[in-house]
Amino acid sequence: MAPRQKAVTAGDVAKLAGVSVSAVSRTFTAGASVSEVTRTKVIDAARVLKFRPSQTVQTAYLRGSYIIGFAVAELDDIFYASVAQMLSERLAKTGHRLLLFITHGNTQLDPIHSELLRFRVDALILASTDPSFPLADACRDFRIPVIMFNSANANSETTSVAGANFVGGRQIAAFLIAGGHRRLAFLAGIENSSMNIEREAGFNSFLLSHDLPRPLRAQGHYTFEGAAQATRKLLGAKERPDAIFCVNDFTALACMQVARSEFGLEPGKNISIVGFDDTNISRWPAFDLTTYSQPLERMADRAIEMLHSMLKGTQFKSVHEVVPGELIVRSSARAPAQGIETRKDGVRVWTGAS
Amino acid sequence: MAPRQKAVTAGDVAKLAGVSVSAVSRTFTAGASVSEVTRTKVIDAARVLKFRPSQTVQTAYLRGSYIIGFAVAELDDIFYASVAQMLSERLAKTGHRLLLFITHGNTQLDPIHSELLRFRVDALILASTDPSFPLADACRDFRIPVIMFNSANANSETTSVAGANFVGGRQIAAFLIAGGHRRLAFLAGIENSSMNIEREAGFNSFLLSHDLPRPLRAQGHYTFEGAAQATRKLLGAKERPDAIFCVNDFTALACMQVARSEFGLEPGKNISIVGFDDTNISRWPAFDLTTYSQPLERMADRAIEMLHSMLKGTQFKSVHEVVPGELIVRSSARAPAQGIETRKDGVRVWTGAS
DNA sequence: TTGAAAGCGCTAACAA
DNA sequence: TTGTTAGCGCTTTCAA
Repeated sequence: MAPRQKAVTAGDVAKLAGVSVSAVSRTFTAGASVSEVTRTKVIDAARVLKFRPSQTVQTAYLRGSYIIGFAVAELDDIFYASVAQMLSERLAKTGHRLLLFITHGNTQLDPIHSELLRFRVDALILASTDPSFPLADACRDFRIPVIMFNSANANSETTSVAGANFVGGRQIAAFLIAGGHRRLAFLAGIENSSMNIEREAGFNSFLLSHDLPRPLRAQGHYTFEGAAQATRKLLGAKERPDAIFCVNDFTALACMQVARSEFGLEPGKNISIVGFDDTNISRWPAFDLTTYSQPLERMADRAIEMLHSMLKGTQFKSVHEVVPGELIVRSSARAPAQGIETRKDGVRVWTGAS
Repeated sequence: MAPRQKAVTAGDVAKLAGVSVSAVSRTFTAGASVSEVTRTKVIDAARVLKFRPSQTVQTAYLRGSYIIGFAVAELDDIFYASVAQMLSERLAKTGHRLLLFITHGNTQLDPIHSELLRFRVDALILASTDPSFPLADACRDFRIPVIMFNSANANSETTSVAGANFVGGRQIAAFLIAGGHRRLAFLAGIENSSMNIEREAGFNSFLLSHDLPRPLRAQGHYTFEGAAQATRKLLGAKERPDAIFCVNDFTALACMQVARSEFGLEPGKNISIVGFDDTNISRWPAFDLTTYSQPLERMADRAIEMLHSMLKGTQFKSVHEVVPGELIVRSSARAPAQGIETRKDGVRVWTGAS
């Protein structure tokens, strides 16, 4: 398509430096043997011509493309935007770059999948709210390393890094019960997303094991309007719940606002709302959301470590890594009298039961 | 580095299909002459082996890498996350993909620049709050098409697409004055970012041309804490301003919250706060921010069109395109009695003066 | 329409 | 340490 401009080649540099192409190649290859004299000549010539060996051509030589596919449903979601940013920064240190694939909920693997092949990505990081297992499996068939970020399938062979969804859900239930709430509700995201499944399962499991009734329930699809509708349904019920656990922070923020503006409720006073993620916005004074944290930094670090060992071929067994979080106590939910610790940076954490 | 898995090659497919490698290549080349019989054989074999020609190798054949560099300071910023998402979706239609570069304010061109060369990006989209002209210029030296998104330098040869920063700033001043405000303030971002410069210039130009005094001023650096500090400075001044124009929505949201939680002010009642961008969050009930819109969709469309014509080599002259927005009236600022139109989707727009 | 052969920009194995 | 040579996976002449 594009009548590409003639790029500067190693040959051009070699000519200018008065050496062979191999000499140029070696200069740009770490640990290759070149004399200082040659190296300097090459570097100088390269500087003049502004030459840099082409990664894309190098790819043909089985050294990897240094391109990591990053698939997300929506980047609009601040949580995933942060994930992209963190992963990108960390990967940059080893010369890897993220190639963006917005799946937009379309988990039809084929188009994206063939793109991944076309670009010869070294690996794929799947950070999607929806259960995109087909894509993950297809990639594994191709021996393209895959890491699922923030979603997992325990039955799958695909390696994953996720927050403590089940444990967090349990902890939130314990927190609300300890806070004296009895009419609980769960505001769901997408039913079959692993995130939703695990968090809800944890929440319900606590209630079940304490002989408490199942919570009320409504579904919000991870969108603002969806969450708002679900909130109306919950708060409009005959038996209005006195505490709502929202599947994630974004959902919780929508929930809080509807509770305030349409039901005249004040979170933390006459209704308790708890989220999951601890995104930046949750800390804003307007919300001050009580939430279970997902330690993004640590999750990103672990994902990168695993990625590298997969790229090196060191690691083959699939791992399902769970990075623990904490219940961050703020003002959007009535807090139990006991079990709150204050950390150095002023963060309050509830370590009551589990 | 990575002991890459043996990828399926055109040769493998050729063997299985019982044809030559050329036949395989032609099958995957649009407009090449292949018989239906051959084509079917190849397609079938390719399907079995799940083959897709390598984009990276094709790059060596001067057809473009189909990789577009996308450089942002922070993806954490919801505005830029949306930009990334829109551009990515639109570019996907022509088989292009975004390769992510987080500059993090580091506008040291060198490392990023050599990466752009290394990956042989077909073009670069620079969507940075800071003035990263050196990078843009360096790319142009290399004949890598560059588009600056949401920042521009009128003196530069680099093509840009931006919102109506100057006009918007003027319009906001007019709006506040028409609303009866007299003690205006401007909450700045980063001084030398083109966004800040133009919006502030527009704002001041209206005041100047109407013989009104210069506004109070504080600087917030585009961060929440920075904006919060600046707000404290403004609202703590002896002559407290009765209206604040914030350089962008993010800054305005921080400003609103500090005004409420620390000064007991209610935006729209005893203080007026106006932003710029019309991001999703600004529409949230908790904020309902009056703001000048940046029509992201149209900006993205224009950027893509320009990109394609640059890629085709059709367009060489640099263009500085300004996509007009509108003053969206919500409740965070006292509105003038006149000049408000209501659009079909319930959006209120002020079309008073300009 | 087809396959053989040359070549894209680069790296790696080989002698020198 | 060097240049020569072969070859990576693919596209594109060029004859047939």
